[in-house]
Amino acid sequence: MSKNIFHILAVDDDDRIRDLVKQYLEENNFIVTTAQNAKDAKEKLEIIKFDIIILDIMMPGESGLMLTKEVKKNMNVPIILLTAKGETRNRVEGLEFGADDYLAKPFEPKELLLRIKNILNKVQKPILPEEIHIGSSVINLKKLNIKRKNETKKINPQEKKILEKMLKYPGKVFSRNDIGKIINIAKERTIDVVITRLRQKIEYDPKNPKYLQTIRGEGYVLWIE
Amino acid sequence: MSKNIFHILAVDDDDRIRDLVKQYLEENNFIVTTAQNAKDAKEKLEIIKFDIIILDIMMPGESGLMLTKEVKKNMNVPIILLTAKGETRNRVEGLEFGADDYLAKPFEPKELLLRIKNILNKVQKPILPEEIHIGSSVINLKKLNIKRKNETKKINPQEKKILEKMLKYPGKVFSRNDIGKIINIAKERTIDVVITRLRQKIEYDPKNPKYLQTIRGEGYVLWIE
DNA sequence: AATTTTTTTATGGAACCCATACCTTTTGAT
DNA sequence: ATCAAAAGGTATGGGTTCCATAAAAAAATT
Repeated sequence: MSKNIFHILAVDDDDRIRDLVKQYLEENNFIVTTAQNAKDAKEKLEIIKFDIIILDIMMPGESGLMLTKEVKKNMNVPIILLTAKGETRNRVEGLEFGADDYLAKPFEPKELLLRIKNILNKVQKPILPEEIHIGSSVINLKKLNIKRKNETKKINPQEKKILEKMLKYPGKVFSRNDIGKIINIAKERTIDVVITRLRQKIEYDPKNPKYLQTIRGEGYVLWIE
Repeated sequence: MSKNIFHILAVDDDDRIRDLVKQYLEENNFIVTTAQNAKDAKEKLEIIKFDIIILDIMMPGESGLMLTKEVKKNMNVPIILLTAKGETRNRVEGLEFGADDYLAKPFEPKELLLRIKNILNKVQKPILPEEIHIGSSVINLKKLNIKRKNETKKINPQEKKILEKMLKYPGKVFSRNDIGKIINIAKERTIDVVITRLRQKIEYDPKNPKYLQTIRGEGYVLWIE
């Protein structure tokens, strides 16, 4: 795994909690940035790429909820909500908006750390939806198939691995080297072949690929759109 | 609801957790009996009828797993497993043996309570309906038969066990190893054969299975829908 | 003992993986 | 604009692993 320093944004209007979180997490080798309110948080979100946001939902105004909503819509950074003490899972607003976990106040820092780690583990494998639509194809990585019209084609293990990776980063160019690492192949021509076959399964017109495209001299990209 | 006092058996070798669970659940009007190990638990199970067992899977020896297996075979009391912290649903061994839920350590007592209530609600209505429709087949696990058109085929004991488990987790991939544990078989080829015969009974076109599918290199899945 | 169920084994075949050869397209130098 | 070189596409084939299943033996039930 390439990255192992994580940057966390802690948003809370209560100084004590902000400081507590900051200190504890820094002791545990995270980089922590704090924000006092939603506005402050948004500004920082525009500048820095965070790995996790810890957000007190009970800040003045409905700003906590709104922020959750916005973040999930625009950038999809994992969010842990800090909630009032009575709240149970079913009650926590904000989970609807896509928050990843919650923690009722008062909490033990250790508990927070645990949830952070939990999420970071999941983040490795961002959760892909069961069905991914690409053009007129529907990719189902669990059922290992791709449907187009009435045809259903199977996805083999190699293809699965590649799709998983590329679907996680649509628009990112994968060099042959990158792909080689994913499926453990060295020869360039071989990788071409694998891509070709994938195209047969995804594209409407494999000769003029619309989604799984070649970037000459660089590699391949997958566009979902 | 006829019964409204429930008796819970908490099995854990860790005193602190045992006491925590006992105290918390008693505060919430359950009767709680504790056991330190599988042997202890089994003795108590012979004397008392419990409504739920809470079982630490990580006790010395594989005793936790074995206990799950035995309980499910002989008396089918709902079981909640306490698992190591990393475990995700797909990873938790023991669910194959029929455990009803699991909770990763460390857990909040409140969360445990929630799951207990959850299970007690379900217990009323048997988890699997009497008749399960799969494609044009109707599986009746009580009458031990499968009907298609005018044909009625018998389900044998092995097949029943497999169906019960797989029907509980449709879409979950069961490795041959998993299935082996369910019906107590080691040889892979043997399991193939069992699956093949199950297909004959479930599928419209057993050679092109639609519901009981092979995942090459991984195992088998059952899709209901 | 008869029947059903379970297990083993052997065999064929499917799916997969990798590489290569040959072809087409793109690029850039002239 | 032409042409050679570079880059990419793909049909094909062989090796390999993995799986399905028939057939029959063994075990368990009735």
